[in-house]
Amino acid sequence: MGYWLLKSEPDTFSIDDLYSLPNRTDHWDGIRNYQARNFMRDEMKKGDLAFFYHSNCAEPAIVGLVEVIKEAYVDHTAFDPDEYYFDAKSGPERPRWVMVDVKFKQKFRNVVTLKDMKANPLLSEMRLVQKGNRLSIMPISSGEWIKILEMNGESVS
DNA sequence: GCCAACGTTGGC
DNA sequence: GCCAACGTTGGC
Repeated sequence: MGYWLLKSEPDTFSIDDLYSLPNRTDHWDGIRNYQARNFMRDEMKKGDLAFFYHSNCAEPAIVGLVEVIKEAYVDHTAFDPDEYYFDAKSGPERPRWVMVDVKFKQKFRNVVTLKDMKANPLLSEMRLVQKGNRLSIMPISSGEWIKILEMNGESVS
């Protein structure tokens, strides 16, 4: 099983927004970066778990868990000129972008902040804590996954 | 195919 | 809001 980290700006789409949706499920749409897309398209599998990370906010942090419940399929929001993430180069005949479906699993009572992760030498290999990191979807090793859950101090069902 | 210009990300 | 880092674009 794979482990991932998904970034979202809470002003745009927070973990509470996901929780409030029907079935607590949403499309992870709007990814317009090739590396992030390739992770989704080629490696993300149904049943994989992902950290939900709040970026570009007062306290950047991992705030909860989600599960991948549908593997990559065409991101149709790229086709619609009215959509914020419209991409004129991605038409239905040549789709360029994909999305997956994720379902809310858990919201942490104690978030794991970027600051805490940066301070932990065991997480120094994580791309998230490295300078200039802009990747919005990244794989997490099983060791890092466990370590972060330990930092959070909650048992995970 | 190089690389300067530009736009975006995201921590602070 | 600032700005460094990075990815993408497009002229040549």
